[in-house]
Amino acid sequence: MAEYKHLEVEKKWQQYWQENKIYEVSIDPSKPKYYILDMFPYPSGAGLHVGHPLGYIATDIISRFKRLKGHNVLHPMGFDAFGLPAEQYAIQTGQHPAITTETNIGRYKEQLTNLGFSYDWSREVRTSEPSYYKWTQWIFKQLFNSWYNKDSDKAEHIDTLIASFTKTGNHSINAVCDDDVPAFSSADWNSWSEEAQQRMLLKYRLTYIAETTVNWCPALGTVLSNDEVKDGFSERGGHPVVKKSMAQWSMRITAYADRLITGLDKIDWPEPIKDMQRNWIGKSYGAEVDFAIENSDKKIRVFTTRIDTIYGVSFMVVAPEAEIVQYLTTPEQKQVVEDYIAVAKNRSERERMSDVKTVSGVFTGSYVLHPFSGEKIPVWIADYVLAGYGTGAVMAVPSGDQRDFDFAKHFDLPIVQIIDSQKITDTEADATKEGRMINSGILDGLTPPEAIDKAIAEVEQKGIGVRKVNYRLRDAIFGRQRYWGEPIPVHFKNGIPYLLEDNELPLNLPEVDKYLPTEDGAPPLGRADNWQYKDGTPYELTTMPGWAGSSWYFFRYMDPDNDQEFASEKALDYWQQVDFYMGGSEHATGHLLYSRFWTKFLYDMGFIKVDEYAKKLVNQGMIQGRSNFVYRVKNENKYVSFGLRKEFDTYPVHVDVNIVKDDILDMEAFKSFRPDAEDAEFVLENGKYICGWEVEKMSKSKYNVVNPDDLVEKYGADTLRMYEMFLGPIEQSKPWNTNGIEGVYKFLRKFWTLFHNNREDEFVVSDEPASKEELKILHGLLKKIEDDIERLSLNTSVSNFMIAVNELGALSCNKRAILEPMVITLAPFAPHLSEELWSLLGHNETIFNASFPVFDPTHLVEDSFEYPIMVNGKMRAKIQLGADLSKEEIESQALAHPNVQKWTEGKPPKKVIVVPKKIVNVVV
RNA sequence: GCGGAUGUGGCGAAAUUGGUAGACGCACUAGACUUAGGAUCUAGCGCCGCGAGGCAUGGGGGUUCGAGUCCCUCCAUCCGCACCA
Repeated sequence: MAEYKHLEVEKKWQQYWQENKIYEVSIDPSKPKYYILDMFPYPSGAGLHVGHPLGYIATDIISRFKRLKGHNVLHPMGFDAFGLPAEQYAIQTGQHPAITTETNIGRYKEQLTNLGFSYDWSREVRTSEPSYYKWTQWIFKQLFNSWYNKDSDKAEHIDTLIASFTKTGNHSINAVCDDDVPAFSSADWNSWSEEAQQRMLLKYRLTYIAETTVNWCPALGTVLSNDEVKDGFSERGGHPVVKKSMAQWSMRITAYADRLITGLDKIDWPEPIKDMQRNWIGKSYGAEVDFAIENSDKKIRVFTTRIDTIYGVSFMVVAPEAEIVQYLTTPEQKQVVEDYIAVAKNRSERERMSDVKTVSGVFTGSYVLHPFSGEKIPVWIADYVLAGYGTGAVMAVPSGDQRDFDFAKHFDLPIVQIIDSQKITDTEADATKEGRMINSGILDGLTPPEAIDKAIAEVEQKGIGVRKVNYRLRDAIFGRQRYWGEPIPVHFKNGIPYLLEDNELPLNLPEVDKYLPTEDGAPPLGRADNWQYKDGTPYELTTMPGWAGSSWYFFRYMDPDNDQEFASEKALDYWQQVDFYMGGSEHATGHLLYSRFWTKFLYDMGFIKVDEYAKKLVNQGMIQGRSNFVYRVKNENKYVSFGLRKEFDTYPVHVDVNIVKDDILDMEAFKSFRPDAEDAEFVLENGKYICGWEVEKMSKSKYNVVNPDDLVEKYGADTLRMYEMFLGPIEQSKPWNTNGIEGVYKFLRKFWTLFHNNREDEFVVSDEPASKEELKILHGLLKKIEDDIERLSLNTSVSNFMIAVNELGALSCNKRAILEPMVITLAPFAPHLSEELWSLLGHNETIFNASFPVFDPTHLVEDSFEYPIMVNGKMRAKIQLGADLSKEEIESQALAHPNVQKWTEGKPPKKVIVVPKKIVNVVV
């Protein structure tokens, strides 16, 4: 009997696509463009598991659908090829990371090809290729050559800043820059040496070197950005991370903090992602106020969002790392303060965080004076105050802030109620904003919001404070003490960085003997011979972080081979921005934020015309592992089936999910999986060994990795693709479960047999016109499929296919009139299968560029409405109505229908919507 | 603690604007065909009940002729942020 040979068919068509460059696209102004993008993968050594392609399958379906709707679809793929695993493998084995990366990419491409994706591989990019990172370096140069002008609210070329300095100094400049910039005049500027001028400019550049507290990971020997640290451990590898002060390259992303928030309003991204970004940026409105230190000309500046509570301040707290500490500490307190700071320094970030509840701190011996009341207020040091946020000092209001409250209780400091409605208990402060101010001098009787305005006006008038917006977002650390990354295109003269010329790019990654730091602790690039500029000055030793290359790759796909520009104006104008971006939500505060930052920068500088790169973003859910277990009896070579395990003293043992089907263990395979089970005894239920299961992360050690290659081999790519869609909503996370894949496989065979002779492997199609019933099935399907795909309900569209094919199968329908639109409809799901059929029809030329109006079924009037009415005595019916009839006419037409009666029970429906042409359909 | 999401049969799940809850698939049951098979086909399949019928979308309450869907409240699970002043 003839059957569908998926392996032959798929291989044949993949070859055909490749040879005929079917999926290569070029600029075509006659068609609307559609740019649909997947997050490019890091090619790890483990290859793709069954979870990775989920998003790729969805975007491939939409790509094919859009092509059939007449769009010119850009659907590229590439590799985020710089990364830590290849470097660590290199450290262990000495193998150059480029070789490892090349091998892994080869494997990835093979797997992706087997899955039948319609990528334009001619546009592939790899971030580790010099022809690509040349342009990453070029963008770095642009950032270095720019400053952020708050007045125009955009980045500008550094020359405009130099021009101002030369003419008027920095008095009229309103820039985002380092905190320690002094005021200077044009005379000052012009008198400075070249070196001094460069040092000053560095404080303004959008990428700059500054002494900053960084996340240092000793195990990895490198710094990490905030988003690469999770709970005090490195995201990759899970090594402890400590704070350390170092001179570092940074990117002034904080300049864009506000625009990164407001920009979210105009893009169609999932609300959780937007919230995470807003949270991460952490904008808060408040004020900064100076508290003068008693018997000193110094002062402590604090940031507060609740300046209304200023009369409730009963002490001040300064972070242990704050510079001001040295001026505050009195001789008597010197020892305890130094001890406390030493302890705080040695505590890792992790310890500090896990120890949130312990209250600790020391008194400095100094007092400040309350700016309004002039009262003496003691100054303490405590590590609950973070050096990195605000000014590193807080005014403590124990009545309104829980942390201040706990501190006050612990050290027996006064707690003053300042709002009449405050309910302060023995253990809890009350942060209310309701009520009226009390015990608050000039603020008495005001509501807190009024008090905020009045207090700010007061401090501004006194010149001791200012209204201030604060952000949680920090500048992004840009240098990594690693080998496998983009070299930073600068060289140093007298410690000042100078850029390489454009024609000196790319600055290629040099060869090194080992991928480890040098003996004196310099990064691996310190091992390279002649790592210096042509004039003999040294190059930078750190490389760029992983997010550099991925922050602009979506533009490179538009014009990947261009060696004059990162992409031509023509390509950028045509493709504009990504219309549909699919990827994981784990990149919310990393890649997805950094690339918005770079996009806005490139926009400011006029290189691109969009300031958001992705119109719509969808997060595919994560596929988790579904581990299987067998239950071994303690101290015996005996395994008990799941249902009986409680009758014995057992413990669960992971078993390879690939030797378990429908939770039934293949006992023979198990014996070779665990050789020591060769002579094991199995306690069965109903003659079967049933395994238990649990949802865990997919990983080799849990034996729950399902390899897509095996499934493609067994069932074909089409089956796997459809099954992954069938699994559930695309956005939802779910455990992988191969149970049920047979159902999809059966469906595809059924479809194939509709048009193939049962006895011989022969394609048979009838030229008879389709019957009314057959057409109804077809058009119903077309309508549903279009709706399903457009609202991204790919799981139901698979179901709808199955239903239609089953119905047609029941009618033994093999008509050409059905087949052609079916094939187009089916194409997004079963590219190999359907295109095979299509070619047999002799249309293989057209399918790939076709624009058929098949998705416009005209038998239903658009904008139809429902009119609730009784049908068959039940209180429910939908009547779909056309336009231009009165309510009475509609009703009489409806009532003319044999099954429809007038509404009689209860109140009439509230919603009586009547309008359009005529009654087109009564749905019972 | 703050923010977000999810909760429907034995399982994955459908239900597009409030209108026959459980489509489709898996698993299961019975039957047919068969060289007895992990193939194919047919039928059944939420729960209780012989039945008529009753009860069912995490729990409780509300709006409505009508609620999985809208509102209030509680519970559970998952994710993100977390001493951010």
